[in-house]
Amino acid sequence: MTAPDEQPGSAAHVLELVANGSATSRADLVRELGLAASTVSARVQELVEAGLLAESGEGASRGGRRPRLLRVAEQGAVALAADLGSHHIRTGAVGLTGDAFDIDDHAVDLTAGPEPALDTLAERLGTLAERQRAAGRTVRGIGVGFPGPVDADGARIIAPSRMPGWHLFPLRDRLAARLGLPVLLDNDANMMALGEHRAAHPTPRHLVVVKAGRGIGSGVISDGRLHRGARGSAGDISHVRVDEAAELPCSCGNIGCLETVASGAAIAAALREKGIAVDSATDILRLVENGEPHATTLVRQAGRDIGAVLAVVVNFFNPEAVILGGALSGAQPLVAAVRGMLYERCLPMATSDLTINAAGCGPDAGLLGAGQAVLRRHTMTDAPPAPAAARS
Amino acid sequence: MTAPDEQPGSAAHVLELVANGSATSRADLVRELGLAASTVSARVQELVEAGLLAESGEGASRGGRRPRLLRVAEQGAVALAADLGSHHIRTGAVGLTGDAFDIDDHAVDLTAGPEPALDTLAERLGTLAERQRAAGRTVRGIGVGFPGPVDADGARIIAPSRMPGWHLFPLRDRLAARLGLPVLLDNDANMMALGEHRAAHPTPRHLVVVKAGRGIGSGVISDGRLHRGARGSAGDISHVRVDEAAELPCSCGNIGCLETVASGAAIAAALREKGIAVDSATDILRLVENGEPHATTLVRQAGRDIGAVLAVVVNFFNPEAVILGGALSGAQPLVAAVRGMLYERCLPMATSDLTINAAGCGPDAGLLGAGQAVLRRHTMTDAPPAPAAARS
DNA sequence: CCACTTCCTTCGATCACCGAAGAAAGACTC
DNA sequence: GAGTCTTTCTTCGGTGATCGAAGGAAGTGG
Repeated sequence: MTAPDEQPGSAAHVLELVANGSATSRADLVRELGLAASTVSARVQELVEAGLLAESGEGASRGGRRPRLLRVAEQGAVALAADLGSHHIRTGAVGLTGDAFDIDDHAVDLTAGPEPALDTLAERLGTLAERQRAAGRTVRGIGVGFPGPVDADGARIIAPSRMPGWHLFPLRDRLAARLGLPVLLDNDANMMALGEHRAAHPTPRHLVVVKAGRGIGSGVISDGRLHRGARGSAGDISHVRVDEAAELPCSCGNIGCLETVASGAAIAAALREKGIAVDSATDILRLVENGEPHATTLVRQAGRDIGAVLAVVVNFFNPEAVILGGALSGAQPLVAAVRGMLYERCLPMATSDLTINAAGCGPDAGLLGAGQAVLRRHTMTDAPPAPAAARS
Repeated sequence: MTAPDEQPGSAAHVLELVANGSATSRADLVRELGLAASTVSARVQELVEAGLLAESGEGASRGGRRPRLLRVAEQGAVALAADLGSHHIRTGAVGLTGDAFDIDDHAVDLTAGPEPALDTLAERLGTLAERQRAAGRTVRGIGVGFPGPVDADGARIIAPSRMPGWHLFPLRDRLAARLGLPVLLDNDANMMALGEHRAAHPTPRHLVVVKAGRGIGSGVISDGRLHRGARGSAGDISHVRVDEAAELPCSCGNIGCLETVASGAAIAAALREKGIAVDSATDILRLVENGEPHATTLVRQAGRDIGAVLAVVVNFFNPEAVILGGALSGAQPLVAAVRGMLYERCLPMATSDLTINAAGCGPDAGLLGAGQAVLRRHTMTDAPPAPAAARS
């Protein structure tokens, strides 16, 4: 069913199957993993002894002895997660069950440079870590989604648009040093893709997740794993030239980029020109829901533009599913326009079994993905690794 | 160095390292694989006993005992390969060293339907198999590249344009039954991608190989492995809408597709309208080399159009390299136009370390890829598997 | 109450790999 | 040219993961 990065049958894999409900007993695991019963028993025992898995009573008989139910231990491991936006930070804890809790939003202006943002981030995550430890849980690490390009190693920020001072900032290692925990850093759309991928049923092997908010980004899952590309910049669709954008200059230095017409920032600017007060992508969403005609028109056109670009991507990449996330994905006209464009422009072979849906995880997708990524990597190292350890 | 599909250290991996010259002795293999010397010795012994590897004298000392050189056995395994075009078939044998020999071209009109083509194909491959067996080599299987979509299982042809009668034709199993050998079937661009990927140095993790000939296709390598997509149709870039094509109707039923302006077929048609007699993509190439202005202009514009589509692909997929293959890639203006378009339109981050080159394997890339794909899958099964076995 | 199913554990056996020890063969040094 | 160091490769026991067979525990259904 699920096919995580790990080898089949690894401890992390077992945990994942139990966490997402694919398996509730040892016998389930045997069926799911195809391993020998004795092997599964041994693995489960390890996990129980490590405090990550627990037995909880017995289940219904299927004609024989009742299975001894397994569940992930609540007092087990958690990861901290942070989803950064250009003007706010969302933090939370993610457990082995794959749900996020203790979620908070903080207003932080990333455009004011990295140091103040790092201060706030470290402080918030620090108190969050305290709370989790007080509740008896082990903090395994921190996952961070950043609203801009991250280098191939997941160590530094690369030339983010409209965020001066961040270029080459070593966010991963700076944060790891501050909190003494391993940090996993990636682009926000990539984190969102991980979150949506895990939540999607059936689990798609190849998936494209679009984040349409103030900016436009996407995360790519290829063969069940995140595709980051040669330089870590895969998934960029916002600087593709579209007819609609004509000669409009873009922050990237080029002209006619998708971002200049279809991003939340662009739509907001266009609405302000018409004398309508908007600030964030959520403001736009509200206007659309209230039937404001200008906003609806702009959002629908944005959907068409995004759809035109996605049509190329879908033909080329042939994913099982396209998931639309980010604040603007709440706008029905946008989703409808993307769907229409894809069905019109793509090859029938590419769309015949393609599902195109709005995101299922809502605003927490980024947190969930970031947290789950950390847990997948740092769960089975028994002690939380050496303080300054910040592996990619 | 090289990272094939297999687990590191598998017998196939050892063979690959010796075949491509990465390792010439057991000690080399130890360094390359990171395995214990004893393990490598055992593996090599197996392979020698299986007749796939041979010792050939001693090499130069590096300050101690001389290494005993290894090479792949000439009398070892081969795969047969066939590269189908709309009007011809190219066949050859591919050895473990990764080179093709006993190559032949046959005129066959695929547009006349599958049955006659299958007859010719089976007959040619049959005599090729005979010759190889007579030379003392074991034929492991057959790889076939088809100039149109192949289903996700690699079993059937799907709705190829301009080739009536082929839809859903079970080419893999029909050919396997005729020859009693396992058959590996895939799109021609995918096979070409496999061939170019293996030949490329350094081996790119993520790669896009474009085949620009009569039609336009591409093959995608993601994380060292062929990306076929959900339905096996990944890599399609020929039915992307481009401005240049305006409202031109395409064989796919849509309008404005890249194929209608940038394919060899489209260029040939445009030249014929100007009264210039051309038939194949090679004819076009000859015209360009002779400085025929119309042909050169059309080819350059085709390069720009292909480049415009590839720009989206490169931003999205962020490969290490883009390789241009197919007959038209021999035209310098086309390669130059693609390069120009990519550097102009892509993000700097995506192109800063991107290599964009014409294919290195020439017209044999498809054969090599098809053969190598078979050898990777069917090398270590000691006896050539059961006659009708046609695994995907 | 007895046969049969399901669930899970115990207990050798197997297989891949490792590392230590050493043998073979040469290079280097004084 | 004799001893020492390097490099290459093999032999041989040891370790760890997994498997399969056997069986015990706990049910269901006639």
